[in-house]
Amino acid sequence: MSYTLTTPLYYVNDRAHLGSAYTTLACDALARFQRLKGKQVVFITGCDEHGQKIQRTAEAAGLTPQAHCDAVSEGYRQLWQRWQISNDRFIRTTDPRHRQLVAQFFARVEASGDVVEGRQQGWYCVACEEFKDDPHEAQDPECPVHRKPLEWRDERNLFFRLSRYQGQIEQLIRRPGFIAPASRQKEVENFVAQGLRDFSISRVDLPWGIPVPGHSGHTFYVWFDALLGYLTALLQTDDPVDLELLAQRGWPAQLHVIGKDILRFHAVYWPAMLMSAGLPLPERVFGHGFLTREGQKMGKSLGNVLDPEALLERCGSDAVRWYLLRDIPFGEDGDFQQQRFTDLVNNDLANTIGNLLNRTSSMARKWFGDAVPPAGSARQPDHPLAQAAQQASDQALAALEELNFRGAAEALLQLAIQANGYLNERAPWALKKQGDQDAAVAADLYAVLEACRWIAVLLTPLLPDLAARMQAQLDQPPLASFITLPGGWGHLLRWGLLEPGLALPTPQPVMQRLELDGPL
RNA sequence: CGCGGGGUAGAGCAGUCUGGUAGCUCGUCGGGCUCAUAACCCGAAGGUCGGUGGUUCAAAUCCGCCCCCCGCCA
Repeated sequence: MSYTLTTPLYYVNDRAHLGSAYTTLACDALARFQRLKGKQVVFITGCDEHGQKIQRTAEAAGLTPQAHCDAVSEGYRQLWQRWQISNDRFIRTTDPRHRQLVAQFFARVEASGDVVEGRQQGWYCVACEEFKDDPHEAQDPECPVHRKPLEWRDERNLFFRLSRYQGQIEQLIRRPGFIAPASRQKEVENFVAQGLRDFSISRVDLPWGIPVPGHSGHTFYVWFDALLGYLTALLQTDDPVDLELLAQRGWPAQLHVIGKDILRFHAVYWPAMLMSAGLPLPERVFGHGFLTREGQKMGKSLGNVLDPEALLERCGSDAVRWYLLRDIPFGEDGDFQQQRFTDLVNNDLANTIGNLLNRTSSMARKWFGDAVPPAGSARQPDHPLAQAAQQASDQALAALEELNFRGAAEALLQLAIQANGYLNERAPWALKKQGDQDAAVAADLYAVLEACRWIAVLLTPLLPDLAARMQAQLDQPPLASFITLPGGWGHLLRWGLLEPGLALPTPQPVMQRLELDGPL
């Protein structure tokens, strides 16, 4: 059972921003979830490094394009390492093998009769790497997205005959689940309904790109080559570059996770290209929303960009992962609010979950010889917390299956809330003072500790670090989600697995409260 | 113009398909507890569910019109 999922290949025009981190974090959670289910995961990320924009950025910095790409993509690679992203591959489109794969792919598309030469005249935005239709009538047209002047181009380019795939694409995007969330489907349907036009797949006089075989002077349009990076990424180190091999290496992908801005490329252009090359199509394209900050768009001009590196440095990955996955409905736009960020991290993670483990472990150690107390009747599956745990687990798993991180987070949080409530209701500290109630105290503490174990397990795909710290406090081995868990994690989600008598280490807060002394 | 998404307590959201006393998390206020990370538990305040007209015994939920925000087309 294999599961291939991808982030976009990030464009190396600039360093990583919070948006890329958000996408990557979400994919990481999914990849971990799938591995915990026992799936063989290929989690792909990487960088897209060609195009005129890169060339110009490099020139402006006094670097060769290659040197620029090396530096920026290395930055991405390191950033993901620091975030402990569990990607299995990191593909760069400047990889020599990618060049070979693109050539092979192009040969197939050409053989299908889908490449034609055509003249393209129009206003071009280098930042978008796109021709713009009819940009008003103005003297000096601007790109509406980038607010930069457009350049007049008159080129003979190669075109991909997208128009031939009108019917097949219409059929594809109507398929339930192909475009997710469903709310984005109609947007694409409308676009396709206007009629698909052939699009150019080459540029002339642009040295920083992959040369088009048999068409000297042409290099591939950056999008054409970038999308193919998903395929190259699947090849293993010693594999020959051969499209035929991909079926054994995890193609088609189960899921492309992207920002909503590039949905069209992934849900329309990309499938058509694959059809032309005779390759199977990805199962799902998920376009998530954008993040704003305190209600405003993040942008350099506003100077309010949140740097993922600084964020990690100051707050730690658990905090940021939790906030992004727990509070922002995946798929919708979201707003990063610092107050809410610290509120949620401190309440959910430090107080509700962390303190629950801490207080329970303390009592167990104090009264039961630094060990997990005898379970007594608390090991029975009809214990109220056993039922709560089962329910939380069912909900969390179902939610993760639907990429509903928020639902999963809420489910496990509910379990922690119920366990806290149970403690207050049972008041073991009061029972203990009665002197003859030790068995009841032991059972109560056991049940809560076992609930904590469940919380740690369920937390693993979302916050692997915090989960591991919780496991350590319960004398449990950490649950590896970097690699496939043979047989899946189902056997861990059974009530009563925590062994009475296990030594409990000195309680240490598993989650520090965030005390930010200024704006991020 | 058109198309899509959205407008529900101070904030973020659920509920709308399958009408029936408006719910969750955070924040605020009051109480409880003292095992614990100034933590945990309980309770309260706070909403004319964007507006308006209609259908209905009954509408956040169904229908019509309008307003506002975001996005696509650009």
